[in-house]
Amino acid sequence: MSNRRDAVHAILRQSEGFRSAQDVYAEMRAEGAKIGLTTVYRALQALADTGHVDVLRTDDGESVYRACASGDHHHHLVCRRCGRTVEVAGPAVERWAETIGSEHGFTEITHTLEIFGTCASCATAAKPLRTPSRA
Amino acid sequence: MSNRRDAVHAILRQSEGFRSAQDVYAEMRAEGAKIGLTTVYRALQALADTGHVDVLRTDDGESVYRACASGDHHHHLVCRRCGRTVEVAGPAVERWAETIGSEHGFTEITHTLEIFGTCASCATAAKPLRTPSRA
DNA sequence: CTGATTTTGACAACCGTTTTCATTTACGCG
DNA sequence: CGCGTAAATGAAAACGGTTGTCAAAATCAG
Repeated sequence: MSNRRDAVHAILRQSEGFRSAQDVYAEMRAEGAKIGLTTVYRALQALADTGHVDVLRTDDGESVYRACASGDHHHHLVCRRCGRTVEVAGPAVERWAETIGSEHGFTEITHTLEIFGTCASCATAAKPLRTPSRA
Repeated sequence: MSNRRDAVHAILRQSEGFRSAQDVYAEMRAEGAKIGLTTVYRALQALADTGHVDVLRTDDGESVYRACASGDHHHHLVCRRCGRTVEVAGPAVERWAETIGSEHGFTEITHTLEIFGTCASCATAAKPLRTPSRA
């Protein structure tokens, strides 16, 4: 029944970072899985709804998904080059957001926070900015 | 030349919160302005590029724009009901993000952070959750 | 086995955004 | 002032990710 959903979940578990729906779909097809794009979308939504995966939007409006270790509230430190992701927690930030909101009379406060950077591997591996092709 | 861009900027300045491109376009047309949707998009992009307006993505992937008072790095406390927005700064959070990134070997660290809530006016004004229509 | 129910996926519809391209407008110069 | 070139404009088409449609397939109950 939810065989496909599990399959989708599995792909996400194998991945180091966030993956797009189309991305997951492509990989599954490449592996020979018989699945439709529609079903991948549905599976991802279902997984997101049940909190089994985290979702976030890229700058160009694409939804990307990730199977996270922790079900608790946390944020992400994402390598903008390879997509590798580290889960981070910041209790102080949570409190800060809550406080700021209250101070301005806001209630039911939530927040979104993501940190982007270039991870160590990518920083050493690819430094095409120095010596571009200067013989 | 950049007459249209100024007009778009003006609309944004009049607004309390973030507005979508289509939204701005609709208002300008309603006011009788002769402008095309394409130009509104171009104007918004230009304004965003030059840092005159802030951009963020809504949950459903729409880009929304706002003319912000400060050109410095800051975040937003947004009312999820009426869209009213307060600019907030959190030096501690900036440092925290930077630190977290470094600790994990990441460089060129940036971050995104938005706080959402229900503002005081909206909280008192609309409480349709109680007595929905229970005669 | 048979009929009802759910899941699936090919395909079309959607929607915000971007591109294309012909037209218009603005500007510099003779 | 007139003309040519360059920039700006906008209608319409293209695009890309996502969602809806609906009939076929798989699953389940009796």
